[in-house]
This record gives sequence, C-alpha cells and structure tokens, in this order.
Amino acid sequence: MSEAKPAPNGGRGRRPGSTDVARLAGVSQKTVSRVLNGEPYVKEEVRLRVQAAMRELGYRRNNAARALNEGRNRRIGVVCLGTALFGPSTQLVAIERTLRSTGYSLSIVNTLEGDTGGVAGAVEHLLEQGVDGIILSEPIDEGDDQPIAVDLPVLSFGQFPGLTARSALYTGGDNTSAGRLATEHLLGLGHRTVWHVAGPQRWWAARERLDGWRQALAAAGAPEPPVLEGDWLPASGYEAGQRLATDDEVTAIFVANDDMAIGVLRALAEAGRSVPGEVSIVGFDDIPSAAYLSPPLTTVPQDFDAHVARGIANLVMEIESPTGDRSPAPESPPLRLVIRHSTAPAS
Amino acid sequence: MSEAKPAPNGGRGRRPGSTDVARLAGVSQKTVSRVLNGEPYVKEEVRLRVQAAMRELGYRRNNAARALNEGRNRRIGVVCLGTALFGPSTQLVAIERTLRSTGYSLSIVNTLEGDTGGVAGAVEHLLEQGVDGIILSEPIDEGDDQPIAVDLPVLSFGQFPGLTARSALYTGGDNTSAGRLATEHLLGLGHRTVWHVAGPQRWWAARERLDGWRQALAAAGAPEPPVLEGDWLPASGYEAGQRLATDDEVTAIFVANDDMAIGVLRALAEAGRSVPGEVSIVGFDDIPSAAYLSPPLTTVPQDFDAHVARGIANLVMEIESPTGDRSPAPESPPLRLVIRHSTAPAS
DNA sequence: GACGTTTCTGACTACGTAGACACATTCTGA
DNA sequence: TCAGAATGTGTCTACGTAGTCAGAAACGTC
Repeated sequence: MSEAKPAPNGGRGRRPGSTDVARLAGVSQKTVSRVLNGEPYVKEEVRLRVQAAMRELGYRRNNAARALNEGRNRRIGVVCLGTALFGPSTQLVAIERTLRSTGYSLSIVNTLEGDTGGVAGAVEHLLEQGVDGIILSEPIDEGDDQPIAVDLPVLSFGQFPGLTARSALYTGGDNTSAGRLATEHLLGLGHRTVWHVAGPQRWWAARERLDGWRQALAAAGAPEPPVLEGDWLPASGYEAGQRLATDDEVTAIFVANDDMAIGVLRALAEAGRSVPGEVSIVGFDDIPSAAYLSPPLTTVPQDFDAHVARGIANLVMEIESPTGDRSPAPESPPLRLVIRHSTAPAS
Repeated sequence: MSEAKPAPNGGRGRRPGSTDVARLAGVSQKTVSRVLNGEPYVKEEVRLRVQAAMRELGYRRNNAARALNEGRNRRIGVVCLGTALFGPSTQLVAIERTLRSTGYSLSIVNTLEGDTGGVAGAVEHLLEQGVDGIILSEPIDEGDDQPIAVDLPVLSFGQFPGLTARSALYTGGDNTSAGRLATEHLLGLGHRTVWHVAGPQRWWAARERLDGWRQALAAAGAPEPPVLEGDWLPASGYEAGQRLATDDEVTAIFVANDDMAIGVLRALAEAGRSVPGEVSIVGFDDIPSAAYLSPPLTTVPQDFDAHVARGIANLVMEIESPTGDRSPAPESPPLRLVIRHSTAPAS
C-alpha cells in the first residue's frame, strides 16, 4: 500500500491540539493551557503570540480530553417524554436557555413508550454519556417502574417516586394551587359545582391539578362529580366533552390543559350547548392559540422560566459544591388566571 | 487539615475504571476492554468473570476517555430555534428517536434572538462540545448572518445560504409541492383565486410554501393577491385575518400553518364572515387540535418521521465513511391533504 | 513429536488537557 | 546588596480507553 497509515480520526490530518499551538508560538503546551484558561502569570506578549497561533491553526479545545482530565463533563442530561406537547416543549426551551448561561451543555433523551425500562433506560443512557447531573422533565409514575438509583444530583419537575439520587432536588410550578385557583374562579361565578377533565394520572402535574380542584370543591362544600381522565390531547377532551354535554347538570368544567379544552369546546358546540352561556370552561397552560378560540379561553398560564431557573440554579450549585441538601421549599411565583370569554356567571 | 486530599472528581472515591475491574477479575485492563467491546478471542470463563466484576463494581465505561482515544464523540448536535412551535418540536422528537437507534447521543443548542452570532454562535458552541455532525433543524436566513464554515458533515432541513461544510446534506419535506397542493385544492373548489398568509420569510419552509402557492396560481392563471406575512403564531394570523375579512373578494385563504389559521378563523368569525360558507381556509401541519376547531380545519399534514429518518441516515453514513457526496435528491414521501370542514365550493 | 495454526492474554502506548511541582527571572524593601 | 516575595515558564504526570504487537497456550496434522 502506498497510502499513509490512516489517522485515528476521520482521515483529515489530525485536528490541532494545544501542543501544535505551543510549537507554533514557541512556548510549552502548559503555557497554551494557561492562556486558554485565562490564568494569571502569563506575559502579555506571550499571551498575544499564543492567541495568534490559536487563530492561525483554528485551534479548538478538545473537550473529551478536558473531561477526562477533570473527571467531569460539564454536561447535564434531560429526560423528556418524547412528545411535542406545549408544556414539555416550552419547558425544554427554558431549560436550554438557562443551562447555556451556566456553561453546561445539554443532552436530551426521550423515554419512548415501549422503550425498555422507560425512565430507567433513559437515565442509564445519560449516565453512559457521563453527564454531571440529570433533569427529569416530566416525571411520570408508570406504576411498574423499577426504582432508579443514581449517584448524581437529580432535578425533578415534580416528585418522582422510586428515585434515589446523590441529592434529589425538586422544583415545579404549584399545580395544586393553580388547580384550586381555576376551580375557585368557576365556583365564584356561582356554579353549584365544577366538573374536571383531568390529565393522565401517571403525570405528577395532572395529579396535582386534580388535587387542587378537589381541595377547592371541598372548601366550598361543593359536591365532587366523577373525574374524566384524558391524555392531554384534544381528541380525549372531545370524548370527555361528549359525555359531559349530555348532562344538563354540567355548567362548569375545569380542563387540565388547553388542548383538551379545545376538544371539550368542540364537543359542546356540536351538542348545541353554548359556552359560556350554558357551560363555563377554564383551561390550563395558556397556549398561544387560547386567546383565538371560539370563545377565547379562560386559562391558567404557567411560568416555566421562573421555576426552571430556580431548579437549575440549585442543580448546578449541587453539582459544583455538593451539600446533599434538599432544595429549599420552592417559593412559588405568583399565580395568575387569564380571564377571557369561556367563563360566565351561572344563570 | 485532617481530611484526605480531595479527589479530582466530586469527592466520592473515584468511579471504577476498567483497571479496577481488571484487578478484581484477575486479568489485564486490555482484556476488560475486549469483553466490553465484545471482541472475539476471550475465553468464555474469563468473559463471565470480567462481567461479574463489572457488575460488582457498578462499572460504566468512561466516554470521555473513549472519545479522546478514538478521536470522535459519537455525538450529534442540533441547532434549534428556541421555540415551542409544533413543527420544530415534533421534528426534534423525531430526531431524538431516530438518532438513538444509531448509537449517537444528542446535544441541543438554541439560537435565541439577541444571541451573539445566532446560528454561527450555536454552531460554535456545538463544535466546542466536539460533536461529529450537526443538524440545522429550522434553517433561517437572517440576511445579516455571517457565513458559516464547518469541517463536519451538516444536515440541514432546508437550504441554508452561507453554509460551507465538509459535506452539506439536505433533506426536508417538500414544502413547495405541499403549498401547491393546498392552493390547488382551493382553486379546484371554484375559487377565483387564493389569498396567502405566509410564515416569516426568513424561514426556508415559509418561502417554499409561498412558492408552491405562487406556482399553483400561475398554473391556473389566477391573479396573485398581495401576501400577508405572519410569524407562525395565532396573533399574527388574527391580524392578517382582520385585514382579509374586510375584503369581500376574499373567498379562499391558504395559511402557512395551523396556528395562524386559528387566528384567521377567529378574525373572520368576529367579522361575521362564515367559514366555509363565505370563506374557505386551508392550514398547514395538522396539529392535534386542527380536527376540533370551529370549523374543523382542512390542512396539510407533515411527515416528519420520514424525512428525519432519511436525513439522519445520510448524516450518519457521511460521518462514518465520508464521501463528500451530496445526498441524493430526496424522494418526497407522498403528500396528503386532510379535508375537513373549513373548505367548501365557491358560491 | 515437531511444526504450523488458531486461540487467548498481557505489556506498552497514544490520545489532549491541566494539576503539581521545580525553577528562573524580576521586583520590593531594609 | 541581599533576602524574600511576586511573577513567569517549563517538565512531568494522570486521567481511562483501545490499538499494536509480542508472545503464550491449545489445537490439529503428518
């Protein structure tokens, strides 16, 4: 063979390392490292020479080597659920934005249905990548989950049963209070009671919203109608709406997210029951289209940025100086209700 | 100080490495490596002993070391736009699913508005992480972008001007044909012409859909009304709808995504113009709630899985055996139109 | 039983970075 | 002028994995 022995990398002559920069600048590799990390005790003239050499070679620090040397990757893994739902998607964007400002990189893994091990499998995948911390984006409780033990800080947006971690942090919007708020709004309009189209009860957020609804009813002494459970999607809201539409007793419904509320609205419209004339509806999330539905939807907006920022701040702190402390009780951001035209006083 | 010198890692006595496994199993580190990689020429009995030792120590391969040794990270970076829009979110989920089956890990970076350098900055961030390939999820053309040069394979879902890469791959749904399809449907119903509420023209997908609309009009000899440009969100659709509602000539509208179509529907409803009685509307995306709007929306669904799968297959192939070839002309998956109740024959 | 395979195992090494430490040079103050 | 600090630079090394190569052990064949 006349060809040179193949380089271990792609084939293009090896990417330059700090050694190459050092040679070009006429200094030692260690000095290059110093310049790279902005350490003191480098003569200004040398610093400039090294920086010029870096630019000339198109040098870029090798993160694998750095990670190996330091024993950490500056990387955080997020376990998502593999859906394009508004809440999870918005939260992921917030996570990325927040994380980037901390200097950590972001790996994501989805737990797909039918996936071996579900969350456990996803976590394992992240551990193999060598992440320094893990975020459980939408903790769900399948019931058949095997317990998960991780020797890393874990941030969970909702409580996750069966999780043992080096330190388990918890943050999240206060779904319970939000559910209570939505229900109280409807009760305050004079409705005898409020029906509830819940999210899938495997989801922590769905359970909390239901709890809030239940609390509000109990506090008002209102009877608690049977719960209808959907899957967050409009189709399931539509089905629930069809059933509720047949019952004249139903005058107020709290739907656990806006997408399902769209389905409920449609079912009521088809059944000829006017909103808010005969039935009042409150949604949850305040998706961008909520204001443009027929009628515009009264709903509870979520402040993802706030609780994501708090959670990640805690997580990063825990990674960099492990205390093993639980995160402080999350002070919830102020709750709001956006009142539009899908709710009206009981007739 | 009486405490032991701090270990370079978090503090817990160092994570076990292949050397520790080797010691426990009474073999050399290299043999552990062989077992780990399923290489032949390891006596069955030894293999079992090593595997037992791995389990006992909770051994997990150190990926940083592996990456350093191999000169590649088995990692692909995705540049997203930092929105929770349906299309991008759905596509990201599809990317994760597909990528995982190839053995690559996924890093994501958003290009936030106001971010230094936009796409260029995001790409730089990924390069620093040492990714082996890059995906531009929603290529947009800001006009003021500095050109981007990368010595890596890059997969772009839409053409990205100013990109120079080791090999630039391109895949994407055929937005042009889809736009034509939507427009032809409306023309076929007897409408004299079709108005268009376009997406932001910085987006490749938005430009393509507009092109398709234009082509269909031209082919039918229909006059081309002025284009209204939105930002994908319902609010912008609402504004466009308000303007269109005042013009009795408007009997058919192709809206570049379903979210904006929701806004258009709302504006028409408020103006007392019935859909589809007076005005027909076609959306794009087929979001889950499209079937539950009032009226249920006729729309063009996108097949993300198909083009993501094709694109990533090409990208991975290009990473593992670089040919520098352009990807073959993408054979588009069959286009569909979901006809619901927002379109009707012209009166 | 001598030879050649095939199977199996280990020693040594590179990968790129940054920490520990040694040493040289310059500066400061008495 | 000299001790001692402050400043600047280089050498050596560890980090954990897997490639290269050397060689040992087991097997078959005439």
